[in-house]
Amino acid sequence: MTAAEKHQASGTPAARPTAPAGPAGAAPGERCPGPRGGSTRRGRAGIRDVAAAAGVSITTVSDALNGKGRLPDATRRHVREVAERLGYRPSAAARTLRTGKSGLIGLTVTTYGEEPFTFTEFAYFAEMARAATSAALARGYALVILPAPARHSPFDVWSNVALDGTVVIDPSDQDPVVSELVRSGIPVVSDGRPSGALPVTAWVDNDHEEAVHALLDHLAESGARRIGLLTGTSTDTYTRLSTRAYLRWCENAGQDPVYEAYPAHDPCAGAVAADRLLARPDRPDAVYGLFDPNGTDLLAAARRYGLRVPEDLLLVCCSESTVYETTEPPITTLSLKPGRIGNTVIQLLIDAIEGIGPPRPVQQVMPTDLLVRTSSLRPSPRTTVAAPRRPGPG
Amino acid sequence: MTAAEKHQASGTPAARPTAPAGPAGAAPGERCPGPRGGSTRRGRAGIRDVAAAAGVSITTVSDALNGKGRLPDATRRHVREVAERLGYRPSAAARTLRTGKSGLIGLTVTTYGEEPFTFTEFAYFAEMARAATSAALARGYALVILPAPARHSPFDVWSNVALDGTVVIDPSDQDPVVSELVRSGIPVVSDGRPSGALPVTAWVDNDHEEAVHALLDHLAESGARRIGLLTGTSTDTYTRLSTRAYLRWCENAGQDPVYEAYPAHDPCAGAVAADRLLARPDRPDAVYGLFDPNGTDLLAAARRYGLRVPEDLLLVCCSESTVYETTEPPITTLSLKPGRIGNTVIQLLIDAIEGIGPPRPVQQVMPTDLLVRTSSLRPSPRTTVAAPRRPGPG
DNA sequence: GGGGCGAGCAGGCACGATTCTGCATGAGCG
DNA sequence: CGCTCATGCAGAATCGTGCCTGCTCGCCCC
Repeated sequence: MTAAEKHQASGTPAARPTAPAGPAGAAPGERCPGPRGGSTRRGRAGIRDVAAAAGVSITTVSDALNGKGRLPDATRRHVREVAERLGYRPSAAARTLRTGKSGLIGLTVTTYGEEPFTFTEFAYFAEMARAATSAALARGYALVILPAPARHSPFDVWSNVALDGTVVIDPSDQDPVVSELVRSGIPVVSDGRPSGALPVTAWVDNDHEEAVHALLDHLAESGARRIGLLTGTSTDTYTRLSTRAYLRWCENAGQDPVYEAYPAHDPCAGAVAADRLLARPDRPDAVYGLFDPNGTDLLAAARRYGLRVPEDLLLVCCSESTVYETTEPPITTLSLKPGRIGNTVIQLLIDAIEGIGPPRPVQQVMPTDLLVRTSSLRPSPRTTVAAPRRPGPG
Repeated sequence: MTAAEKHQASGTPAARPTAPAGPAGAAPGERCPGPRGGSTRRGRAGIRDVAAAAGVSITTVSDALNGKGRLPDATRRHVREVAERLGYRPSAAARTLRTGKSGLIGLTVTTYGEEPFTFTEFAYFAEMARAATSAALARGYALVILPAPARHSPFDVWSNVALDGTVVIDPSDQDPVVSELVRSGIPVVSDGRPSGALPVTAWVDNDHEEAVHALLDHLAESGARRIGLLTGTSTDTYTRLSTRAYLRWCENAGQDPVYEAYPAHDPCAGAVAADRLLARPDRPDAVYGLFDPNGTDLLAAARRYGLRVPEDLLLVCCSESTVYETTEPPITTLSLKPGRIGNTVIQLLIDAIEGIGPPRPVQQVMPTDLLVRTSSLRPSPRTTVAAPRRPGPG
């Protein structure tokens, strides 16, 4: 079917002859059946079909649908109506190619294994991703989940996606993809301070020092004399900052530090480290575990040593898991509020993409939330009143 | 011409003048600065720059990088080297426009509120999405998280993304986006049987009848005489199939059905329904809850009525949450194995996209997994042996 | 020695939309 | 009455890549 036949079928007479001459270098011989061939070869209606059916030019259709030009309302309505009738959907690929904006935001998290997400931070990641997705969708963007770019995948997915920006959770020291993206002019916002001189556009992180100090103060107020720490051997900023804050607090409080470090991505090592910590001659009477599974592991270790929680041992760990609401006893957790982080990261990133807001780089520090439960409240010996439970705000 | 000569030719700057004039309409007088203007306007190197630097044509560059044409290895290597040196990254948008394949797969879940995910199925969704992401990345695709298309978003994100296919979790009866996608020739695979005559390309679902029958058999073997059901008022296939299987099992077993239905997306109504079920005059001695929070709610209701679990009441619920490993007592759960579902859905979808595998439509039924814990094992009065725990295979 | 042949590679159209430029027309004003 | 300006819209360049077409050699064989 030729364009002329389509035009005939559209109902409008020969008012618009849709120039039979091709664009620039038309047919040298006669080998081209038509300048534009069958317009809707794969079944989808294109902008040309809408223009032909509405009896206007392509420009008018584009302007009418995007609200761009200066058109009378009658034309605008007419074009929209015809487009609707034909079921016209603009090609996202063509729009992206022309405008340079895809409406897509990459989301990636640095991993240690082969899975795309780390399991230890799973609850954190899930909530952060949920909030980020919501925030992005509310501003017209969609999130693309991408693998950590350590060893490039069989088909490098990264270069096959047109991204307007990227969110990196827990960026590693010398992430090659991040530096290349930034060099390409694509904004990158990280959740967590970038380790080295990684040139991110902005970053968001919790106030880890403040969180640890407040947490240790809380334990001390509950009667702790010697507070231990379960920390990691890796050099990421979360571990480093938290450990440093602990050491500084100990120095201020005049307490000798009591801590055990283990490779945080090894789920088995955590249980061993928890056991070691409680087996020490200078056994602490309160413990803070930096990682999600520490609460369960410490609770099990305490049972093995016959320690009651919270009577003999106060317990706090950093986790987003709801498991600690129902353990026996419920365990106090430090929540990093991943939802707020995810939302903030997306707002900063889209601001950078659209060139609004303060000049970059921006670094934003977010507060944490201590969810106090039974495990960190030493019951007063005289009262049998149930321990107060602070309801979470969210 | 040898590769060395080509390399020589690459040094001659006169080959490509790279017009110093601005892009299109810089000067009104001499309005045509050159046929292609400045080659790399935004800083990125294009395929033309690689061709010029390597002293070959664009076709040769494209063929060399994609392994398509018939080129000697020397040329191929030379082009790759030049491309690497210039930091050339092919434009994903242009490739998508030209080839019609974006390498992107949409992922959406039908929701009831404003959030992009339902919270009641949160653990299910998280695990399913994780597995789907892994599977897609392994085959060179990336996942895009998209909102449920009930009321179209402010800027309809769906039409702004070029998708090769879509995964729909829990499709609703007359999902308009699904039918439009299928009409456009884009494959759609659903997790969960499509409700009405929704024309999905394929679907994957659990064998809900078999799961419910096995689960009720297990409860009966543990000594249950009257098994109750906590079900939903909504008409989705999961609820419908599970309830029907329950009724059929009761008929076969000669037991009167005892069930309460409530709106499953209302978290408060679940607790009320659990309470109602245990307050009935024909109170069941075992309960199966179809939804994730039912276990916690039933446990709380049982405590209120002074019922011990499992001595007075056997409990099972369908959930992926790890919370039920640590409740007091641990609660037996029916796992739908969302990881396996997510992987299968992606395999079917990519097979459909790439046109391999059996002819569509395909429907695949997957087994479930009953994780037996203390709550469904009535301890034998003579023995004090600890209840056996069946380790999960994954 | 010339014609067929096949390897190697250049030219150029096409994908489908955005948008810049410019023409035609009617209204306003000196 | 003529000039200017605002308005409404058509034409065409362009985004960057893939691939189809065809040209040019060098080689082999009759």
